[in-house]
Amino acid sequence: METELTRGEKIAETLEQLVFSGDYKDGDRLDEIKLAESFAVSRTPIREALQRLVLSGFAEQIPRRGVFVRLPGPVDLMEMFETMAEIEAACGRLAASRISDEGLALLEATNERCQDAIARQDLETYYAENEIFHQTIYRGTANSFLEKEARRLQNRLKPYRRTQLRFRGRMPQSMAEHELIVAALQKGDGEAAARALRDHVAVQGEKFQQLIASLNS
Amino acid sequence: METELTRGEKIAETLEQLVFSGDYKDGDRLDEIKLAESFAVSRTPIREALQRLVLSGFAEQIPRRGVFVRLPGPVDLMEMFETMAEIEAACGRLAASRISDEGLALLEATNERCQDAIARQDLETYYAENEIFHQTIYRGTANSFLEKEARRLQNRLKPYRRTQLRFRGRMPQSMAEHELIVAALQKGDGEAAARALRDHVAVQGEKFQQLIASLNS
DNA sequence: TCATCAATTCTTGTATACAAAAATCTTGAC
DNA sequence: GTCAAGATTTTTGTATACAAGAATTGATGA
Repeated sequence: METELTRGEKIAETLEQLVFSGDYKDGDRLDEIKLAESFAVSRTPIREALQRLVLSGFAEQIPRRGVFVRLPGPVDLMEMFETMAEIEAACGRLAASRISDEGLALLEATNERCQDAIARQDLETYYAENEIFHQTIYRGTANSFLEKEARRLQNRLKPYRRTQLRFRGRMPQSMAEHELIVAALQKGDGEAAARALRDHVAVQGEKFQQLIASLNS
Repeated sequence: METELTRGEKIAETLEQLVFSGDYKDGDRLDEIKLAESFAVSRTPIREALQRLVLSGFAEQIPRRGVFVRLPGPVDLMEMFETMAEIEAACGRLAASRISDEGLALLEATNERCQDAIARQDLETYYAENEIFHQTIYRGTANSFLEKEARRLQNRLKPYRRTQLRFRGRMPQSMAEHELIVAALQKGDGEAAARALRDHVAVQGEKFQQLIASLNS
């Protein structure tokens, strides 16, 4: 575990947060000099951070012009959620035959904490436990590469998943789906787990309008 | 289509090639100064290129120590191929109901050129057409995000796929599998396409030993 | 002979300087 | 008043300079 972070990495993380949290609009240029001033560093670590943003897909670089924030539009989001759904399905398929008893136990425990959080209207805890639930399935694939890819996408979609789960009635339904997923994994039924996870993550029906609506806020 | 490449990007590509082609061993340190000399540039664009390598997973950076090439071992490769198999399966599932007639025609044409290449023992063409075959399926998903992710992984695995296809009897079998995939796509049978693609890409049975063997060369 | 620790050298990370391309402003013609 | 072309300013991309941490070397003592 290398907790050591070089300054450029720290700046990159902070910048990601800034882009996430809507401090920038789509198309905004990320001015190296202004950023350098506001972070009180030279342009060098700023440029390093900008490169990271570009390579993670949060921004776009146009040579000799600068880097511009690139927020996903409705179509991009649909595509990303669809991809996430397929990757989660794949994780479920593999995890069904590989997840450990400890993993299954953790899933159940996490689900209980999710339920409690719903009862208490504790959104933050709910989000956190929900994330753990899915990460436990990624881990269950016993494929660290796939696990890392899944976490990468999960992280990328995090801000949008939050807005989705806010909608009325979504959380109890989501919990019911979790139960279905766990049941499939317990039975070792890969196809069922894949289907349950795909449906759980997919943006379909009403969720679509809600997602679009949340973009205009 | 921005064909404009900044020098750092060009150097990054070249460096990837060098790491690919076995000019470096696992764990080798990528010396900024030596690289700068050999490319006849300053350390700045070299450092930019090294960052790209790190973020693409070809190298690992240890703060204040340098960046070291990180070649995947047998386990990493198995995990990456398994992930690729699942992603290709997902592409097949989606493409089955979305691929255009042009896409299907392109698949058949590409397969024919593949066959011809086998007959002529023209490995280079075979590899190239094989790549196009898969990319056509990615495109067929009508999901540009998934398409990009698939191409990224395909690119990452390219050097290892080549060594695999060299083995005796592999090319004709691979072609038969291509036919199966096209048939499923034509029927619009998503599940069949997914299964066919998963089996086609997966490293199983004999292929496993061959892959391991090719690593020690 | 081996281990340890200080001095030195090397390497990375950051700041600054400079060159070239892009953007902006100014001026002039119509 | 508008447009175009040249001059000026900005901004990016690259080179160089410098500071601090890591590696290495060598001297000293057991």
